[in-house]
Order: sequence, then C-alpha cells, then structure tokens
Amino acid sequence: MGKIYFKDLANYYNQEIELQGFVDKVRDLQYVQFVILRDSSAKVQMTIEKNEENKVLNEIVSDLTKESTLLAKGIIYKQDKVKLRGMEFIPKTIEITSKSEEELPIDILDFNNKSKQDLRLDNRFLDLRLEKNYLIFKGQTIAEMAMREYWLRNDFIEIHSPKILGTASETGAEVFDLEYFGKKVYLAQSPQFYKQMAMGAGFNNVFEIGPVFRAENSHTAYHATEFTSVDCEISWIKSFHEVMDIEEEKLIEVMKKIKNDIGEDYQRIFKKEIAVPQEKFPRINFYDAKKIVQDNYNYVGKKDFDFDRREEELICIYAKKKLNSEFVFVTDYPFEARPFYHMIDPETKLTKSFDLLYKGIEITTGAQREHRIDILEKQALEKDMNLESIDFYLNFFRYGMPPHGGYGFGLTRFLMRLFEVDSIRDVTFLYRGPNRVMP
RNA sequence: GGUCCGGUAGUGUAGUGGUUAACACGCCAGUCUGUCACACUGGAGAUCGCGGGUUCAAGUCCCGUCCGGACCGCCA
Repeated sequence: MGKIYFKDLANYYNQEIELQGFVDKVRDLQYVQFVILRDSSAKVQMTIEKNEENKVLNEIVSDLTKESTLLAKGIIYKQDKVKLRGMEFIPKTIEITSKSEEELPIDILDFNNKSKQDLRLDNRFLDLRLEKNYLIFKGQTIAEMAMREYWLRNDFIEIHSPKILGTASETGAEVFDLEYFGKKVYLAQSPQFYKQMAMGAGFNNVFEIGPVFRAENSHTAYHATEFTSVDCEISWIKSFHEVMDIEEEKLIEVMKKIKNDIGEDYQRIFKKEIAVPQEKFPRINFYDAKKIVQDNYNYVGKKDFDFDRREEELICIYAKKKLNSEFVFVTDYPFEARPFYHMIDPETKLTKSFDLLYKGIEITTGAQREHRIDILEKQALEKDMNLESIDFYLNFFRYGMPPHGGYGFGLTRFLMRLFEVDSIRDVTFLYRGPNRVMP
C-alpha cells in the first residue's frame, strides 16, 4: 500500500514524501502557520512560513477547517524544537481532498467537555476518530487473531452457523422474530445448537466468532440487542474442567498478545497497565461463592439459584484481593439457573457448568453438554419445552454424539472490562440496543 | 419491564418565579516573530425538547408527551 503512516515518518527524514490525513488543528500565526495532521497511527506537525513564495499555501491553510482531509507533498525533517515527536513536515503543495464543515456536532477534542453518549453515538463516525477508540478496535482485532491462532494450533474448525432460525435457540434469552416469506422465523440468540451439531458431525472442536441477537429490553451499560459472541465447542471431554482449562489457556495467550502489541499505547492513553494473568484462574463452586460473599462482605443475594449483580462484583473483589486474579470461574450452578442442555452431576444434582467473571462482570457461560438423548429429553421436559419444536436438534443426538462441552464468550463485554470503559457502547463499532438502531 | 434522574447557543454546564438567559470550550474576524491545550481583542450564535396549565410574570411551579441516562431484573 502506498500510504505512509505517520507513525513511520522518522524513516523518511529529508526525503520528499506524500502525506494524507485529517486536519487535527490549525494554528495560524502572524508569520507562520502550523497544521497538525492526524491519521490512525499518529499525529505530525506541518509548518508553513508566511511569505510571498508560500502565498498559495498560506491561503489554503487560512481557509482550512478542522477535520478536513488533505494530501500534501513535501519534505519531513527532524526538528527538535517541535514538541510533537521532534519532527516537522514542510509542504511544497497542499490539496484539500475533503473540506469539513466549520462546527462539529460533537466535541471531538474530548478535552474537558466530553459530549453526551447519545450524541456521540449519533455521530459515531466522528467519535471513532478519537485515538482511544481506534485503540479499542485494534485491541479487538488482536484478541480475535490471538484466539484464532490458538484454535488453529489446537485442531479447531471455524464454522459460520445461520442467524436465521426456524426455531428459537434456547439459551434462556428472549428472541426476535421476523416475517420470512409468510412464515415466522427467529434471529439466532446463540450458535449453541449448531456448534453442537458440529460435534455430531465429528468435527471434534469448533469455534465461531459472530453476531447474536437478544430481544431483551435491558437498559444497562453491559447489554446490547446485537453483539459479537465467541463460541467454541470441544468433543471427547471427560470433565467440564477441561473446557475451563482451554478457555483459561486461550485467554492468557490473548492477554499476553494484547499487552505485547498495544500495551504501550494502552498505558499512554488509558493511564493503566494491562494485567496479564500469570497462573490459573481460581475456580469456586457456586455455593462456596455464595458463602464467601456472605462471610466476607455480609451480603446475601436476592436469588437462591443464581447471583445478582452485587454478588458478581463482590466475588470479583474477593478474587482480586485474596486470590490475586482478575478472572474467576464460578462452577456447579443449580439446574434452575441453567438451560436444559447442561449436564447434571448425578451426585450433587448440580450442573457441570461454569461462568467466567472478569472485573465484576460475567463474560462467559459454559458447560459440559448432555449428550445422551434420553436424559436430554427428560431435562427439556423439566424446562417445559416442546420436544417437537426442537426435534431437529434432538436428532443430532440419535446417531452417535461424542461427549462434549463448550462455552460462549461475550467479546464486547471482555473488551469493555479490558479497557475499563463505562459502557458496552464504547467498545461496539455501532451499538444496537432497545432504543437504538441508527446510524 | 421496574425505580430514580435529566433535556438551556455547535459542545459541556450555570441559572430554585421578576430587566436584554450567564460561563467555558468551539466557531468567525482582527492582532500577534516558531506555535505546540498558542496568546490577546472583538463578534456571531439559544423560538430554554414538545404541548397544555397556574400566575400580573415561567428556563424556573403543575400536568401530559417525546427523547436520553443511571441502577435493578433478564443475559454474554
């Protein structure tokens, strides 16, 4: 690609080059003009002296508006008196490739009067020009790449399951329905049934990174009606602890890769360190976790079979303080709180399941799946399900199905906690929620 | 879905019944010897979300409505 990224400019000192970027700032003084240019990688100062020779350039710069785009040809010099990276670009020609309107709908400088979230989302194309937002999506790219690398190395197959479904995929969440040639169909709330089908197909191990849709009228900072789910499913397991082993191993790798690739930028922009987990994540079973919260924080959750938000936060505070981990697995949930396909331990009567909590929020639900059709049917009936409507799914189990387990991982929730931003909206390219379907 | 809170120049806020609605940032113009969150001087810019009501008088009080946020529930 021909474009020279601003981060690489030091490689071109004293050479004649072509720059393209956004106008970040214009400082038009009496005898000299400074234009700060910006691309996704860095900023650089362009300097034009005001004189007869530069008359054309001076007029172009006088007329420049912030956030316009331009193409300039000239020479990049090392220049110690410039605080911005100790370099400056002296143009010979400037071409305004797109002129921005004078006043922006949001405060893109974001210096001390941050625009409201709703307005920023309305103008997301401008909001995303902020350096920190670019870094978030760079982090997302690295996270996905690191996961794919891990899976590829460990014999996983990538699948793309359908998002238009003839029946709801039953994770317990609500589904959207839509009109489909006169019939009612549903948007996938999870690839759950289909990644299990891949187990029945003998694919051994599969993963999918893709959109899921939840018709939950949830007004919180950590819910969306459409988000990116990372799913995987593993055959031939003997225990759901193997599923946790794999998630843990993969996540440590992801964190290392993120720290390695964007750790410096992260620290400069967010003023924090990325903490790479050094050892295994603590695993606490459900009832022990309940007791820990009661004993240590004198808090009793409102629900017997699940955690409320406060309990999730307190468990994470405990794990961080006492167990030195930002990640914590909670295991062995009661069947009441779990979908029908989670396997039940005949001794404890609890499910062979887990959640992964990260900095106070649930980012994963996983389990060993019930692969024996008679028990699966019995459990579905216990959850008041209509067996006919899931017959296509039950069919997967009728002709040989390996013991298997897997998990679903909320990519956006993970990113939200990784960057410690206030809202899932900040880590979603274009957020979709109960009250937002535009732009 | 429930509870609470908010909506005032382009942006963020102040304004708790009484002149011409204030401040900061941004914008425009001018001044300024190299700025770097440039500085200085001046200027434009608001039917105070919308509709109704109370009052001599409403940005301010009341009712309705629309939009948004936080927390809870549901979940990743």
